Amino acid sequence: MPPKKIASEKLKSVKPSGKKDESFFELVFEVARQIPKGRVTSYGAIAAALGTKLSARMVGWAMNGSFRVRPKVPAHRVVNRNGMLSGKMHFAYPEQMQELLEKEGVQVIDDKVVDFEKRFWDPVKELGL
DNA sequence: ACGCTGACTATTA
DNA sequence: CTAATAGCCAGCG
Repeated sequence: MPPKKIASEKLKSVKPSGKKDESFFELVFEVARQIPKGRVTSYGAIAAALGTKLSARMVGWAMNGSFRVRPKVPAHRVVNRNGMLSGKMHFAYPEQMQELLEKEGVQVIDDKVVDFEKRFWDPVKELGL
């Protein structure tokens, strides 16, 4: 079955020139793009960087739209607080997320990031917020 | 327009 | 230790 497209997203993907979209999603995308290669972060960390750590869920939801945004957002570098690839099932293929991480030097075993605490990249700290 | 769901997290039992 | 619950906010039916 072909991927189900969300009409709303399609319309939003096209933004008029001169109009800056400062939606919560855009902020998430920006932070996510700052994640260095070989590093990972958590939804809560990004949410905290935006000042809405209580809305970690929205970060995950925003990632859902990351694929339609250009440049592409490394959503595979964003995992949950436990270091588990909770969002792998939302990729084109569940194995894609792990594959990308391993390709960047991040070991992934049993859908979990190895040495997650070491690989953890804190946007709040790195961005100096 | 109302209600449910969800790629999370922290707290309580 | 693990399991269940509440809080958060935007999108879809």
